[in-house]
Amino acid sequence: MQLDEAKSRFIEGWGTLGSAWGVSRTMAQVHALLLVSVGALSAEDIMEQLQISRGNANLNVRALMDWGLVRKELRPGERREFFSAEKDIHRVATLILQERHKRELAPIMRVLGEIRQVEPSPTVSAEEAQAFTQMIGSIHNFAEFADRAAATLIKADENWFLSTFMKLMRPRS
Amino acid sequence: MQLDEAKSRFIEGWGTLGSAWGVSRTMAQVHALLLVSVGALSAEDIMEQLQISRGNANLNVRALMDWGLVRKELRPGERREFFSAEKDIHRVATLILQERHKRELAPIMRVLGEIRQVEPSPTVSAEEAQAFTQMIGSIHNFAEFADRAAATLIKADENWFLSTFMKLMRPRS
DNA sequence: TCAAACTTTCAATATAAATTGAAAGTTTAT
DNA sequence: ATAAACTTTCAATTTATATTGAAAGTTTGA
Repeated sequence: MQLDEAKSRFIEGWGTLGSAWGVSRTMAQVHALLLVSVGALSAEDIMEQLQISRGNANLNVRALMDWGLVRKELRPGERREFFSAEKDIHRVATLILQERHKRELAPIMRVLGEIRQVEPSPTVSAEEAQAFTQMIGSIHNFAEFADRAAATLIKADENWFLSTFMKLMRPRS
Repeated sequence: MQLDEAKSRFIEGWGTLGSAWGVSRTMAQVHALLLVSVGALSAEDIMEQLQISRGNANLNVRALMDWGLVRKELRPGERREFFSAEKDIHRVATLILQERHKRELAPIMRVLGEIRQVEPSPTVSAEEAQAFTQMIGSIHNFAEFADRAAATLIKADENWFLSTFMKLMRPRS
């Protein structure tokens, strides 16, 4: 396969994946494009390669900067801005995790915390109230566990990757 | 807080969370409703409690059955069908993981595998081709790691939960 | 076999989300 | 101060997704 075709396929696949997980397809595609581009790209480049409008390109590039996944790069003597993606995949994973934690996990955790105790009431049996409390409690616990585990595991994979790399570099140490 | 209000808040929150992660809001709400309902509910019950149409209720209940998150329950002497949700939260997590693996992870992994080697070409420098290959490789590795880790961790939490529960049951063992 | 009680389907409709493009805003060099 | 080279904004539009509801289909009991 040619590099160009491979890149297109990656951009398409990453876009599809993104939209299945609640990230706009175009944002994921801009991210993918920058991930597989060697240097930094201008707004113009992005518009052309993904066939999107200027406004759309600008919007998505800014969203990616909000996530910390993309950086502006300024070149001396050039007026326009260039954009490049964070290439360290563990960093990428961490940033995505952080952002989703903040936007989606934190709000539901707050709700779970608030509804955890229900008042006794004459119209509701104790069993019913308790069944509810237990369900909410176990979701709360599980979410907390999963949230911590995710961050821990990215670190674990990072270390494993690093140590593997070190061994490759100094095979006789 | 009253039980009814707590339930509504959970349904709303779960729906919002779902839609942020690419699951239709209504499907998540039906799931939430069944999670916090003690017995099984009929289509009629679901329509009424969530204020949705018959067709919509039917569609989402069937989707949830496809995911394995909801079961049909038949009562002797009753013609209509009742629905109840899987209540074990680790089972729920496993089922969701399996389904998303199948629908979204598997396809992107296939793409990553296919584009992993690019042909040499006169128009592309060796460095450029290698940068691409490395990026795809590290995404592939990370995804594989994360996928395995997730399944392992659910089991780990399940065991931890179980052993804690056992200790509570037999505190002197 | 019929009719009542239900479930499923699907074309039409409504809702929500993404996209455009042109105008307004900003920065920089002269 | 002006104009050129950009970036940003946002109302209008398009596209994608979800929802409705009535009709068709199915099952069950008499």
